Amino acid sequence: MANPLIMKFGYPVDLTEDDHAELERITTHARPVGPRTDLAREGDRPEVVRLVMRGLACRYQRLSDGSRQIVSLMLPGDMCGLHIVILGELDHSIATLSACEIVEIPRTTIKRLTETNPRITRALCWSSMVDQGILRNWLASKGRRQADRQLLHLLCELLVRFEAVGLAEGNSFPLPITQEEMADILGVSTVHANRTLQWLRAEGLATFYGGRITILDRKRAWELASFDPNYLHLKRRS
Amino acid sequence: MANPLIMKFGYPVDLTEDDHAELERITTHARPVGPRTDLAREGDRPEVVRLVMRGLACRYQRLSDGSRQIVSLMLPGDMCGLHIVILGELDHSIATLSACEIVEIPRTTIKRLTETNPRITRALCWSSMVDQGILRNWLASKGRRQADRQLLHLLCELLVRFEAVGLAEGNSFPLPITQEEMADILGVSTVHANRTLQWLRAEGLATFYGGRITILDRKRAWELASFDPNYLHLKRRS
DNA sequence: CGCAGCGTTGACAACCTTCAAATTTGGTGG
DNA sequence: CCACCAAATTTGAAGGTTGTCAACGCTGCG
Repeated sequence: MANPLIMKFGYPVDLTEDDHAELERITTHARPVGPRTDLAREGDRPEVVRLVMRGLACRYQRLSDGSRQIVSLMLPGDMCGLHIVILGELDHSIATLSACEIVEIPRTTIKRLTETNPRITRALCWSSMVDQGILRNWLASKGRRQADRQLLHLLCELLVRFEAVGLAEGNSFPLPITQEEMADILGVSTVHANRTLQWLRAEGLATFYGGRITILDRKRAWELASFDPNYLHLKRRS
Repeated sequence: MANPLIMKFGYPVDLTEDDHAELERITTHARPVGPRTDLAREGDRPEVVRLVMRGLACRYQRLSDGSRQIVSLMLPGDMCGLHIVILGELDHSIATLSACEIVEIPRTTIKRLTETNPRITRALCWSSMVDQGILRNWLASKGRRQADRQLLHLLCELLVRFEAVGLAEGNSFPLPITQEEMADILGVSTVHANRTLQWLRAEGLATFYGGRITILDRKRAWELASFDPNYLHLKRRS
């Protein structure tokens, strides 16, 4: 089975055989974690970087009124918390959505890598910058699109990101979440998330069934969402 | 006059005298740039990191319908584009809002710093992570707060950030932007931005006059906005 | 069977946008 | 100093989008 981290890091850098071996070694001891389980909470001072190898996880913030906003989705190959190396308290929480397999990388390992392996260091940096780009894009989407286009844009993004780690099948990818969680991603109410999903179906753009998204009309979806994958920076270096 | 970059980098690390001299040297040749001027556009492949020494700048994204979302504000001491070192094309634009003084740091300088000075490297990394935290916070704010609380939260954040670089005066700080630009930050219409600002005034929370924000009732503002400055990571290391 | 979680629906209210127009502000030239 | 103009702010009214509340149905599971 392909290693999502190695696939992902192949985009920004040309990994050597040794790099492959190194990354393979780091990712061997994945720990299973049940669905909807907090991996770290706001205020924690975690000592490890967490890497998703299987399943879907997220970062979220809870506001004082109890509402929740999911601020990023972590697919296989995504990691959270390079910032753990730098900062003190976590300013958001991290949780699984589906059942996951998680690797916990001690900060010492990260330290060693950054001191000895420039290619992997570069990939780590790249990954953090891509996360930042996604965040900017979500913010712009939330700020300037209505919920239906925002949802469509999100699905376009996820299809591309799943493809990048070899986990898309045709125009479909796994998204084992409830509509309530979808609402927390979009920053809308559960009721409105439901109606927005119905619009997707009615328009024949995509379906959400059995924890899977299938994009039915990719071309029209891209157009309607004015989706431009540039911000994912997945072009291999020429 | 205090150097905002040195003030800012003093938070995450204990800079040595040599570090001060190094940063001072880097920031001497600031270039004046007029207000509302693009420094870089989406799709560019910039070769420099830009640092704001005076004035206010921003990053923004323009959507296909022409609407604009400002996705971050750059105060003195803030820089844009560490990701320039890593990635190819810029996925957003960068522009001044007010008249600014900008330092352009060649990538070779950044490269040298990261290879030779671990404290400054750490500060650069920290700065990037804080930016990411702010982005997450803006997203959560946009997703889960109504416009009035979102505005209030933004002003609380800016007051703290201006204080951190020694540019706040009491409970006020410069914000030389139009209401249209404010609307692009909040992701609302100009009309609604105006009405939201009026609410601020009517509630006696803050004023926006002559390009300056004054927070009149800081305690109540923090409470109403449920503001927690933790995500700015400005606590000095103990 | 009964329960709990999830998805769906309708009605209504709140929030926000749009459009158009009026008013104020700030800068420029006479 | 004043007239003038452009830009920015403010206002009202109408309509679209989204939230809230409450109810109902479906599904899977003990």
